[in-house]
Amino acid sequence: MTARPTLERTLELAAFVPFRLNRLAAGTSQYLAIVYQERFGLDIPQWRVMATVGSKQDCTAQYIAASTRMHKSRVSRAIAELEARQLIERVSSAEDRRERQVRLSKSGRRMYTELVPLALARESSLLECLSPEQLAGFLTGLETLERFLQLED
Amino acid sequence: MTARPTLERTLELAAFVPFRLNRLAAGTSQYLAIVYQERFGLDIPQWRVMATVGSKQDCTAQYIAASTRMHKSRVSRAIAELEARQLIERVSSAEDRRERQVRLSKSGRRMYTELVPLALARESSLLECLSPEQLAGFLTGLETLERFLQLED
DNA sequence: CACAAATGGTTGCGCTCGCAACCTTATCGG
DNA sequence: CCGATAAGGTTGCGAGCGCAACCATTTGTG
Repeated sequence: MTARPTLERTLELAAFVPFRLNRLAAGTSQYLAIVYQERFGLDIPQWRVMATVGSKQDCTAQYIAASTRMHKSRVSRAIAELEARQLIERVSSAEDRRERQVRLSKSGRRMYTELVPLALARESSLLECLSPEQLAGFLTGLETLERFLQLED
Repeated sequence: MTARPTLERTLELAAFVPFRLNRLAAGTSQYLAIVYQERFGLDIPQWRVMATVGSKQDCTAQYIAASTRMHKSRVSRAIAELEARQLIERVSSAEDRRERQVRLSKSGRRMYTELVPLALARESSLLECLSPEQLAGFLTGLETLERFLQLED
């Protein structure tokens, strides 16, 4: 690495990767918010639940918490709100009456089919600022970091 | 892009870059927390203020807010706590008596000189999971995204 | 010079979240 | 079969944060 000798005495936050990653994540969230927030009135936890339930019907809150890496209380509240808006339904599981299967309702699925293409288009529109080689390089690094930090499911 | 046709009907959160970036940022913060939290009892806003003031003495809360991208109220409270712990000092500016210059105190500077090498080492230890080419590619993409989202100072 | 608008910074308020305690149901061990 | 422990999910509570209102001071304008 060229820019950083072994013993540096000052730290420039603007060049500090962990800070930059947090800033980028916040910026990206904001960039995306327009599709799920303004248009559909979802906040981030709700959007994540919708996305998860949409691609895996009849899953449990447990599963959603694990795959979104949200705390189970956060998931619980998001589910409750979505259920109140009748976007999802819950049915008690027969074989284990502690858990409840979550699925999209009719109107929930309608929202989902409208939401997904917009979200994906927004992601594409973000990533299009990168050249194909840049994108490939960025994603490779991202994957390696995820593996290193054990962030995958 | 190979993996994603134009009209996708489902969205896999685990493959959705904005989600992955948020997850990575959270993981990175956690990875770093050990140096500033456990060891020095700083939370993230306090750590950012320390880092900023350490590299630019006699700056204002305004400046810290802008360069850390934190809300001014968050900065204000972080500064108040650091001042209570006597890690920083504030002096009213002569030419504009609304603002106050922030600087590290003696013990603040002592903490800073101890903290910075640890933080940088932790960053390095994270980035070492990437090969030099991966790192270069990742940083290039990161820069482009930052520019696109106008996240730079 | 006076008054309006802007700026640096602080603070009350409401919201969100994580933690931990809790309830209910299931599983394990004797 | 019963009691202890665990697991799925909910909720009260406290901490942290953003918003907006506010105070003090400065700058702009007639």
